[in-house]
Amino acid sequence: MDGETELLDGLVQVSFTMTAMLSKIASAHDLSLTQLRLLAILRDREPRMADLAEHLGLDRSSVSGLVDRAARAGLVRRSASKEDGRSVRVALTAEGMRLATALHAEVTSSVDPLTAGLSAAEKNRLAALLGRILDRRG
Amino acid sequence: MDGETELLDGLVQVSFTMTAMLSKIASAHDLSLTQLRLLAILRDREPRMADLAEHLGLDRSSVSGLVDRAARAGLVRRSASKEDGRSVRVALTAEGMRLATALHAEVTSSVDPLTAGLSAAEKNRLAALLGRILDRRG
DNA sequence: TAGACATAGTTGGGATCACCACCTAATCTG
DNA sequence: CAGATTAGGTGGTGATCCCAACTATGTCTA
Repeated sequence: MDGETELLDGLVQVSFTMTAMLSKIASAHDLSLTQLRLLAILRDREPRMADLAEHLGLDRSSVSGLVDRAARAGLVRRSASKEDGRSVRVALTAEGMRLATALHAEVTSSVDPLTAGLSAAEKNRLAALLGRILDRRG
Repeated sequence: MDGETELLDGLVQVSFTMTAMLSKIASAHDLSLTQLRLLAILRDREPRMADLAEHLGLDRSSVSGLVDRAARAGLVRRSASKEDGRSVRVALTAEGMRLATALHAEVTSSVDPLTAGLSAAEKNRLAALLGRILDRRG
């Protein structure tokens, strides 16, 4: 297998592995992967619906339903924007924040074993290379 | 941000980036990401339903429906196993193989730009580090 | 070897998810 | 102020995925 193919496969396989891990953690808390992503985003932001759609790569109508379900579960709260009467800000409730923090901890401890075989220097190198890739997204 | 956090975030972000790319390619061909994965797996295998479920991390009943829809679209074919009367083998049709090949080419040319900023040596290093991570899956 | 158990896959029911097309309300623009 | 734009929500459809239950085949054991 040539180097290019190996890299492509590595990226794809790691992505599926990560996705599977995150999905598993999410479903252990009766959440979908998308709900988990939503909570993670809201940990340090109070975006508008359109921002969420942009960030998640979803249609706005998809985000409506997503936030509906999260709100029904008591995890997030909609609040009207002061500046724009059409706009809505989404924020975590106290319970949502607790859950988001717990999920983050679980993600960390699930992913750690994957990278445990790498030295500190290798971890830094890998993080740097991944960063270079992410810079290319556009 | 510490090195560990940076690595975790890099892995997560790269995963979502890859997933978004693959989903986009899939939907351009009226496929879901899962259908794309199915075709990719079948490029060099004729697994049983249970093998597919294992590989995709899905319930067997989910794979039943997945293969149903792919078969209805003329992309895959079920065939009875010789050895085990309960078992079913899944294989690509000629059309499925054409599509799988085309999809693979599209994935390659979509991902290439991401890694274009890396030297050949860096690509090898990245592929090796990702490989080390994948070895840890268990 | 007959009966019990296990395995492969399917079916049906329910929730989520994601899209599209369309709708309302608020805001901006000419 | 009239018309276009923007933010978000609705309703409908199909895919996805799970679980529980089921059929049919295969295996094992008493």
